[in-house]
Amino acid sequence: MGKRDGQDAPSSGDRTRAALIEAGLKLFGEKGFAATSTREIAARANANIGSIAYHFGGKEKLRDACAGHIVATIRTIADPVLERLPVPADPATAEAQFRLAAERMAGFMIAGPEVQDFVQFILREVQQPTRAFDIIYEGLIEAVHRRLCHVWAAATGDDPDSEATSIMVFTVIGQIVYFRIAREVVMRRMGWREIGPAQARLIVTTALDNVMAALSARRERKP
Amino acid sequence: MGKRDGQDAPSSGDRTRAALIEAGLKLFGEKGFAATSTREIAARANANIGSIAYHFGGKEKLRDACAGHIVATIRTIADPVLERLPVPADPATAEAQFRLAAERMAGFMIAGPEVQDFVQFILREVQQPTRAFDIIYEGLIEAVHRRLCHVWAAATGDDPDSEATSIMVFTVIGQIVYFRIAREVVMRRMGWREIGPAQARLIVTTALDNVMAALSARRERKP
DNA sequence: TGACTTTAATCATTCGATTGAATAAATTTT
DNA sequence: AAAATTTATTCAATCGAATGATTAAAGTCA
Repeated sequence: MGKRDGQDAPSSGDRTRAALIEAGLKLFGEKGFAATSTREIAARANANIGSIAYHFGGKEKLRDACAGHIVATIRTIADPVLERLPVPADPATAEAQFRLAAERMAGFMIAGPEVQDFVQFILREVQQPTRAFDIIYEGLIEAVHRRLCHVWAAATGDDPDSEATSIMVFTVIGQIVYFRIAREVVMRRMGWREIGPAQARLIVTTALDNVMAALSARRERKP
Repeated sequence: MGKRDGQDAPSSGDRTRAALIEAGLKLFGEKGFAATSTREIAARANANIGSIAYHFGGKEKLRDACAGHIVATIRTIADPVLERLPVPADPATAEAQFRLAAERMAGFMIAGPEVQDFVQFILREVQQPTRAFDIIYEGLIEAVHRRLCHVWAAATGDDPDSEATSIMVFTVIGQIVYFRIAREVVMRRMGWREIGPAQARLIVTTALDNVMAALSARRERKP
C-alpha cells in the first residue's frame, strides 16, 4: 500500500492522506487551528469530511501528522549538514560555515515561498505549543540549535554547551525569525508591498553584519 | 457615566465594560480569538453574555476595544519619552539612551508579568492582523520604531529615515521579541523552568552586547 | 418617571465526530 | 482464470454540543 517506502505507487488512500496533510498544513498555518474547520480542510483536499477521522483519528491527530510531515520533509534535506558533516576545527572555516548557515536560514524563513506553509505552521506551534510542538522541537529545532551552537563555538572558542553560547545563538535566530513573524509590521513601516528577493537581501545583509560584528567583538575579548 | 475622564466614580456599566476588556485581553492573548468563546469571556468578567453585544456590539468590536485599551494604557506611560523628550544630539548620550530604551523594551517583553497580557495580545495581532492591529500599529508600534530610529541615527550618524536604519532597528527589536515568542523553545533548550529575573538578565546583556557591537562596528565604518 | 444596564431564554449556524451503506481494491478460493 | 471473499476507502447523512447574536422582560439608580 505504499506505506513502507516511496517505491510503490501511492494508493488512493495514500493520496487523500497526503492531500489532507497538505491542506491542514496550509490552513492551520494560515488561520490557526481553532479558526480552521474540518470541512474547510476536506474541501481543499478534495476529500470527504469523514476521511479526516478515518485516516488520522480526528482534527488534533491530523495536526500531529502535519508536524511529522514537516520534520520528515526537512530532515531529508538537512540531515547531512545537521548530523553527518563534522564541525570545522579551524575558526575561520567555522565562521564561514556559521555565516552560510545563517544565510540559509534567513532565505528559508523570509523568502522561500515553497516552505512558507511549514514556517507558518511551526511558528504557530512555537507560540502556542501542543503535541505537534513536541514533534517539531525534538525532531528539528533542537538539532538545528545544537548544531549552530557548536559551529559558533568553533568560530569563537567559546564553550558550545554554555548558557551564554546558547542564548547568543538564539539572538541570531531571533533577528531572522522576527522578520517572518512581524512581516506585516515591517512591510507597513517600510512602505513595502511585499518582502521579495530585493528586500530579503537588505534584511539578510543587515542581520549578518550584526552577527559578524558580535562574533568579532567576542573574539577580541579573549584573543 | 464616567466616560469623559477618570474623575467620575465608575458606574456599573463602566465596571463591567472594563472587566470585559480585561477578560478579553487575557483570553484572546492566551488562546487566540477564534478559540475564545464569548461565554468564556463573560464568565471571567462576571458578566452576562449579552453585555458584550450591549457594550461593544459583538466579539470583534470587543477585540478592537482591547486594542484601544492597550494603546491608551501604554501611551499614558510612554508618551513623554516617545514624543516630547528631544532626541539627544551628542552621539554618546544618544547611544546611552538607545541602550536604555532597549533595556526597557526587553524588560517589558521578557520579564514584566503585569503587561504579559498586552504583549501576547499584540503578538497575535502582529502575526495575524485584523482591525485591532491597525489600532496598535498606528497608535504604538510606529511611534516606538520611529523614535528608536532617530536615537540610533543620532548615535551612529546614519540617516534616521533610511531603509538601512529602519531594518537595523528591527533586528534589535527582533532579538528581544524572539525570546517572548519562542519562550517555550528557549526554556526547553536551556532546561529552564521559567524565564525569571536571572534568566532575563542573561538574555538582555547578551542582546545588548550584540547591539553595542553592531553600533561600534557601524561607527568605525565611517569615523 | 426615564435612561441605563443586566438577565435568562431562545435564535439559527456551525462545529467535530460518527454512522452505515456504497464503492474500489486486494486477496483467497475454486 | 473466474468466482468468492475480505479488506480498504469514500461518501452522504446525521448527531449532539457549542457557537455568536438577539430579544423581551426585569432590574437599577439618579
